[in-house]
Amino acid sequence: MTKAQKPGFSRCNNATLRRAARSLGRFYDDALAASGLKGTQFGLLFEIHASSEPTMGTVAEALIMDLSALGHTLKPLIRDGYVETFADKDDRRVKRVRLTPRGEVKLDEAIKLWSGAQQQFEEKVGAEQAAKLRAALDAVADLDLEMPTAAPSN
Amino acid sequence: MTKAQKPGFSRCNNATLRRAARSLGRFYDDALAASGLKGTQFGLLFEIHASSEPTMGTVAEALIMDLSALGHTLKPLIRDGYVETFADKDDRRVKRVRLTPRGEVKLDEAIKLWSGAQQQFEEKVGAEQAAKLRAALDAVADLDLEMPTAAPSN
DNA sequence: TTCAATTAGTGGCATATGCCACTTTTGCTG
DNA sequence: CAGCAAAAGTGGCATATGCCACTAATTGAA
Repeated sequence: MTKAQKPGFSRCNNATLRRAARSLGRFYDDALAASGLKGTQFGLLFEIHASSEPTMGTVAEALIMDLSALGHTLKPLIRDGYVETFADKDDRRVKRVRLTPRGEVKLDEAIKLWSGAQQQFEEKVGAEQAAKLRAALDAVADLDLEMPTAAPSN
Repeated sequence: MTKAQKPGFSRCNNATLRRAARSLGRFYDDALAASGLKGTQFGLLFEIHASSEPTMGTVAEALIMDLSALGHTLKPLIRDGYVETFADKDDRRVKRVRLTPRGEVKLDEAIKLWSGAQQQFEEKVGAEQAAKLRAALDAVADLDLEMPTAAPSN
């Protein structure tokens, strides 16, 4: 069989993960649509809310997201007045982030919608199963994967 | 606790999934870097290769991807000469896709790189564990989730 | 046959993410 | 203290994805 069949490809962990992410992403996005927020934005607001005026770097690290990507993603949220940034008192290189009052309100609104999706999901999958899946995903996310760089000897 | 703590948010299945996807995505992207392909492009080439001149719709469905998104993602691959499209003989609305010879070569090249990443991953996670995770992800992707639309009564 | 409804894609617009080059601050060292 | 390396972000560029409005082809029904 020159042409590897589907099951062959479905062995790609990355592709499988992305596929599931697209699928689930749409579901959560739909659920949040009424709030005007995307799933990612909701997650970002939540993360910022949960932390105490975290620095950009801290947030990026928590979400395993590129720092510049975080910056880009934050822009529409700042533009819409949900988030604001301010310089750190001690280190002028550092920029901290926090929700505006408006952002807090929006987050509360979104959490209600999110709960619906979350509940739906857990109902279908089972709370325990879902917890296990999240644990597995966190484990994967935190794996210290690294391609054996050509010259690790240097 | 007004401010829900981390563990609270980490309960979001969607956020957890995306986070893992970003993390693993970078790993596979790094591994494929030498080929000039991103993980997504690799997956797309593979899917097309594995099918028999599939239609855009078929591919989009297989990857649970928006049809227009597929169109966009395909562009750079067409531009670089790895993929080509052609009209279906019987239904002129339908557009089919196939790899060009160059695309086949590039795919072979990429598969070698991909194997390295895949192996690394399975070594760390365990082949069985990985298979289980993929199965779980496929199950999630294929869930028939749907928010109880406001007016399902209509 | 004719026309409304459906199907398959396209293009535009907006967000999501990454990498790289560059700038500003710090921190460390001679 | 001069100066260089490291740290934290920013901006530009490119791909990844979605939704919506619109066009071209088909299909099905009157």
